Amino acid sequence: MVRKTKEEAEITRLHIIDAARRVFLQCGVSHTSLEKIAAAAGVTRGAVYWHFRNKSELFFAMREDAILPFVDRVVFDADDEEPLAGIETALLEIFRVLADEQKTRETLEIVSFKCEYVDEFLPLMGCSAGQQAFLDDLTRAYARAAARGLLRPGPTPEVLATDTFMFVGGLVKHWLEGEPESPFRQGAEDLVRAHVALRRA
Amino acid sequence: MVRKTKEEAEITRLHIIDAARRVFLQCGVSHTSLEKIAAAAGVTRGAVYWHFRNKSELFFAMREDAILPFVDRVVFDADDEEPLAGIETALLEIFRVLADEQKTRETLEIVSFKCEYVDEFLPLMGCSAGQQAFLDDLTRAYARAAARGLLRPGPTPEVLATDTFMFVGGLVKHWLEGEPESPFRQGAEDLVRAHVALRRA
DNA sequence: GTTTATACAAACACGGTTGTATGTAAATAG
DNA sequence: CTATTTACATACAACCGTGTTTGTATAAAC
Repeated sequence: MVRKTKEEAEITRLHIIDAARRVFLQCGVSHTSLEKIAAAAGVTRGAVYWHFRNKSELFFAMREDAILPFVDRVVFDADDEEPLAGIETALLEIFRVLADEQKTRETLEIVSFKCEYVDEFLPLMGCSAGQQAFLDDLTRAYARAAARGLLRPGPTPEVLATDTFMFVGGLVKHWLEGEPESPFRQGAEDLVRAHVALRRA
Repeated sequence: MVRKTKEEAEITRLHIIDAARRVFLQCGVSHTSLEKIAAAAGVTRGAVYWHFRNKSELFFAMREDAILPFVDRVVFDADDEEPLAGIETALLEIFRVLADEQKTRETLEIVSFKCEYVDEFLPLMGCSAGQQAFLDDLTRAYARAAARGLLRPGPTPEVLATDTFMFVGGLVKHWLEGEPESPFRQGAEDLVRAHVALRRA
């Protein structure tokens, strides 16, 4: 076996992560053996165990590889003139990423439907950190809109943000579980716009 | 071993289903062996294999045991005077059942977070049948409300129903993944009421 | 009252998966 | 240029978990 340079080794590592994502998506995390992943990556289990301590560590690496860039994408610009437009843009961006970026979509599919949250996976159920930050951003954006008098009277910014948070959670879930031609995928943008419009004064 | 009467055998079957639910919830479906379930039920694998062909069949039995009664619970009464109140009642009923009925809650937790949708489990991802019926019921209820002029002008009943559908999907998910003292659990009823109120004319 | 089917327990055979240990050629350090 | 570490491949040992088979006491059928 030819010993690889550091750069080649890093490429091998990424190939293993890519292969893991493909096999996880098809077989589910639990029913995926490291042998399957190695074969899909064109290496042996030796390579996998060299780069990762076990399947869990590989799973976490795969997850961070796609999820971390994702949360950075969805930003709420603090445009005080049009906070509602900012919310709309942020939400639309979520579904644009889902539609355009295969890696992110597949990873979300895996963490949503192809893995079991027990033992070491339990703490990342609901991705506590990221989700809470998202909800907080939403709340602040609605508060800015309320301060500008752009909202319908009635619900507080907190309640509006939570309602939107649930809406997004449900839509992402149904978006992911649907086929590409699913109505929830086709109509996601319109739904987002209607959702935000319902809050306008 | 003493041969059991039919009634005793049926009790054994239910004990196995109960044990399966407990172990599935703790270990995840994939990491649950039939030996674990048998031990938790106080029997051997022989009894499990007598009542069920394999783990999949046991899983489906457990699921139907709790999910079927659940969907029957959430009904939209066709009260044409107050269709929005009917929607609100139906939604509140969902979270009442989640809070009050352990078996249903645990089963939903399992199908949401403790199982992987691959192979034979793939078709029941999203429970296509039940979900679509729920969405249809919602749409009809909003259509009745629209006919009575009870809705804010703007979105169609279809869009409103889909928005509510996503809201419920997200809230159920976050409700389940939260601790008992989670704000999403405590505030679920208020969120439902605020959600419906946002649609009132 | 026999016979038969039932409701399991116990034993068996088998493959799959894991982690580790060992081998090794080439890259890198000195 | 030599020594050492790297980046794997290969081989090994151990353990589950599964499905099936066999055994058996008893309930139910006739």
